[in-house]
Amino acid sequence: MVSIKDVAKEAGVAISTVSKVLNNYPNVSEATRQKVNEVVDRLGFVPNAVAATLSSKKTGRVALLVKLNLDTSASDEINMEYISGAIHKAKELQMDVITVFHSMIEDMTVDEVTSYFESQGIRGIIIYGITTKDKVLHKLIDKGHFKIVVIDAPMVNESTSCIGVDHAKAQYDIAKKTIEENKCKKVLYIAGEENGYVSSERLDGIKKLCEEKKLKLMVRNGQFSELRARQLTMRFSKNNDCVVCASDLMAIGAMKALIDMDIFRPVCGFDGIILMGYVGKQMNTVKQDFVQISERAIEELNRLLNGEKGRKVVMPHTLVRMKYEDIII
Amino acid sequence: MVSIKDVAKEAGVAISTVSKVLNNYPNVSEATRQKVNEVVDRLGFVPNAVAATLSSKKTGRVALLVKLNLDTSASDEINMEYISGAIHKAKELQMDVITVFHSMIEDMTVDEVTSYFESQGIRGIIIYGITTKDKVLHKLIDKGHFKIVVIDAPMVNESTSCIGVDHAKAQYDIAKKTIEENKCKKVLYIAGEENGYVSSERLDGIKKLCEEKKLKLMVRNGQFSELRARQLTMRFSKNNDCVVCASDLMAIGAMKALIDMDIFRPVCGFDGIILMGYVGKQMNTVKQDFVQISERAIEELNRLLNGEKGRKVVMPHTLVRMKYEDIII
DNA sequence: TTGTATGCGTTATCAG
DNA sequence: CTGATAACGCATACAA
Repeated sequence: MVSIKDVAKEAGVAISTVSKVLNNYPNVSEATRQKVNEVVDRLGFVPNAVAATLSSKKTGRVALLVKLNLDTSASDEINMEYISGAIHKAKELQMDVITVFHSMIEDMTVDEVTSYFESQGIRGIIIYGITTKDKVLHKLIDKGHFKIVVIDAPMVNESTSCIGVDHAKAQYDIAKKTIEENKCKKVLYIAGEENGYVSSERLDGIKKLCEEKKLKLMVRNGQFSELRARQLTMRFSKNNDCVVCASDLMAIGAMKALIDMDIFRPVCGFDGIILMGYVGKQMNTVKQDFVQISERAIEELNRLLNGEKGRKVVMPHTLVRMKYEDIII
Repeated sequence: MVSIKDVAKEAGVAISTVSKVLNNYPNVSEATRQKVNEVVDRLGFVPNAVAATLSSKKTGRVALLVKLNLDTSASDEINMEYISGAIHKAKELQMDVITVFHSMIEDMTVDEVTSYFESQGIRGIIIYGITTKDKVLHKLIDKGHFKIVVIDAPMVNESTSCIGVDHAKAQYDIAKKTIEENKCKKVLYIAGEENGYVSSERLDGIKKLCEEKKLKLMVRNGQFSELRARQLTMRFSKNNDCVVCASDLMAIGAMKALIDMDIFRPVCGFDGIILMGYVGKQMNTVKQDFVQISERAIEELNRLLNGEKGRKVVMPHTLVRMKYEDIII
């Protein structure tokens, strides 16, 4: 294995000089810079990231904290896009990434989580899917020990940024489109779980719309569960003329229920997952670009790691209509 | 951050003694062992994995090499189970894991891939989804520089193990079940891609069955594509009385086509993914426990890392029938 | 059985 | 602008 020492010897300079070239330090003459780079290329030298993180306090690893739900493939699709986006962007920025699941730290204290991450050389974390009930994570954020980017939750401080689409506006937009297309008057809204940040934001969106357009609004809690949405639809859809759901999975449950009941109601979802194409009926939904969101999260984390302050980043969303023909390839 | 030095000082012993206790070395008196462990617990010390991999050549990281397909959520479900199984088992065994996608190394040479992995402190790799066309990976395996576990491909040598279900037998079993249930005589078999190892094994399975039972067999190549399976079904299902597919995704494509054509043919798939429940018709399929396979792969890699030799590991499969009621929760 | 000393491959701090 | 040299936290051969 070729090390920085080999490069230094071959180029006839000191190890520290090679290091400076590699890390783009200013005080290096153009001549030596070129010489070193030439040797690096010729020898195919790749700096050892492990040694770098041990030595430096700047170079550090980043953890993706993902919430897994093995019961439905809907979350797999989203998580896979998150992970893929993050890992690819991290490679581009030469950041070292590991994936961690909530379940791995769920019964740890803040201190335990902290030392676990420290032991892994981690300096930054991206948290996907935090709820108000995740006390330990909130403490972790407050502590400010790690640089953190939170997806879809409004947490910002010195060392914490948050990122996500405007859920209230997105919910407003997609519901408005669906309702106007079908001239609806009475809306059944199937909300997410009470502890989710996005749930309440999306709820605000539909409430605003119904107030503005003087629509009758019935809100029921679907817990992001397909089955629950199915049951709620069975029970309440007859007295309403459309079903707005806070997630695609619930929209699928609702639509399947309507098909079984043999009645028609327009249904709209939220997320834009491929699964939506398998239901047999077209539905409107909000498309979030999870890959792009995750890439952006890595960039934001990189900013924090470089000493900049936390802030809020809003990502764009689009409205789409999904059918089988679109997703089959 | 509490280091091994702090523990040593607090326990009144040398750093090396602490290290020996941590790594379960034999030559430590029970008294000091207890004393050290007490301090470790009290201080909440967790050894720094980064320093350990840098220092030792035994402790090393493991890479999960995953093939991504962002066009379909079917592979997301499988990959997510692979990743989840591996990461959880790795944490249990105190192994350090990173996830790498094929796309990140696809235009590298063997040497480049090698030094990339080396630079990441990687000593073992699990390869998910290799095909005969992945020349670089084959060279990597032949080189024997890394300990490797290959999923679903028959590669074994000194430092390489392979693991997976018995694809030929599984294909035989599920097809037999489906064919006997429906008293079929003429089978349309939609195979996977020509470069896949599992494709040819599964093909062997169906061939064996058809020979044994004197069935007429028509084989077409579906490239593991839902659309391709749909087209093939449209074209060839009329002259056959059942459709056996080498993957669930193709089974879904086939079944959707049959529904659109308004004719009935029993269809069976392979993998046991949740998506199968969304088609509206029940189908037989082979269920692979991807989580368990991946856990086993990590254990196997651990064996190799401890100096044992490569071997072949066969995992069990089950036959299931999937419908919407089973997968909705 | 325990402690000392050296090295792993970098980065960073100083002299020069 | 360049080069020694000391960390970083741990493992391990060797000495005691």
